[in-house]
Amino acid sequence: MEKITPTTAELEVLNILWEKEPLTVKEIHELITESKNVGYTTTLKIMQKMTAKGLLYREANGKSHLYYSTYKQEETRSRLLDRFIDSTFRGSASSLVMQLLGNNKTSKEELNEIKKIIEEMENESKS
Amino acid sequence: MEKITPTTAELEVLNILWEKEPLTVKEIHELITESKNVGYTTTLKIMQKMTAKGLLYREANGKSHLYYSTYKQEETRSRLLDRFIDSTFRGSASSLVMQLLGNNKTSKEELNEIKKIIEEMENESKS
DNA sequence: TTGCTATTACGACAAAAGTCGTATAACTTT
DNA sequence: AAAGTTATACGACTTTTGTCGTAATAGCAA
Repeated sequence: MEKITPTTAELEVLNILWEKEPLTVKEIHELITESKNVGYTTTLKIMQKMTAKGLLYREANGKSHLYYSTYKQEETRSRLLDRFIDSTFRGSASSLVMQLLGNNKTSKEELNEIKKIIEEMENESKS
Repeated sequence: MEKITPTTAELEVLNILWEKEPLTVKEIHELITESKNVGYTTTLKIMQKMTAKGLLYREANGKSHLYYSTYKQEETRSRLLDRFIDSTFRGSASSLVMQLLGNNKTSKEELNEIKKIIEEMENESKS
């Protein structure tokens, strides 16, 4: 069975792909270098490793390749979230939420957004 | 400035200490091996590195040492949560909550607990 | 005080993650 | 078809994390 536990650098690639796939290495590299300095071959290598692991797949496109993520955003995030809750909050999701809501780094906008989500869920479950 | 970004193995030690500190290496090692097989010197080494980094401090206690965590649970968890939201949810805390609430791996009990927390926060902010 | 045992100190190794230089190969363009 | 450009392939090196064996040490016991 697969692991689907991408590293930080791999996650950067995935987050970009989930939004705009398919993309070439060059395109991804350009997006990554908007926020971070790193060589082209570094991005390439990471993507090659990801492909070898099964995290990505690709198809030929002229002289280059178009890349796709193998696993859906939700699936991957769910798995990572689980692991994070286990390691950092000893398995307690409510501890995480408490931390999040009490954390003054979370913006008012985010807090309102979160409340809205909860309310919507409430309504759904009542209907 | 310090980093305070413990690794997974370091977090295991911290989670134990936050609950029961101060503890000796031996005591921590015993707790760790309840869920995982690892040599005594491994635990010791990790704690020595953590002390060198400033994550822990210790005081002599007979022939051994008593260890304490330098940073409070909340401070550390808050920092890790921020990093996690950045890398995995591109900075969107509400995305994380949405994932969490939609994630069928989160138990009913946890969900109710979370709702309660939110309601309490609502009430507080209104008063 | 001599020795035994528990604990620490130190160093080495392996695997994983990230970085990049250089070489090869594949299209273009002339 | 040759030259040039662009992408990929490959391998090497570094750092971080985790693992442990063995050596040294410190306190207790005899």
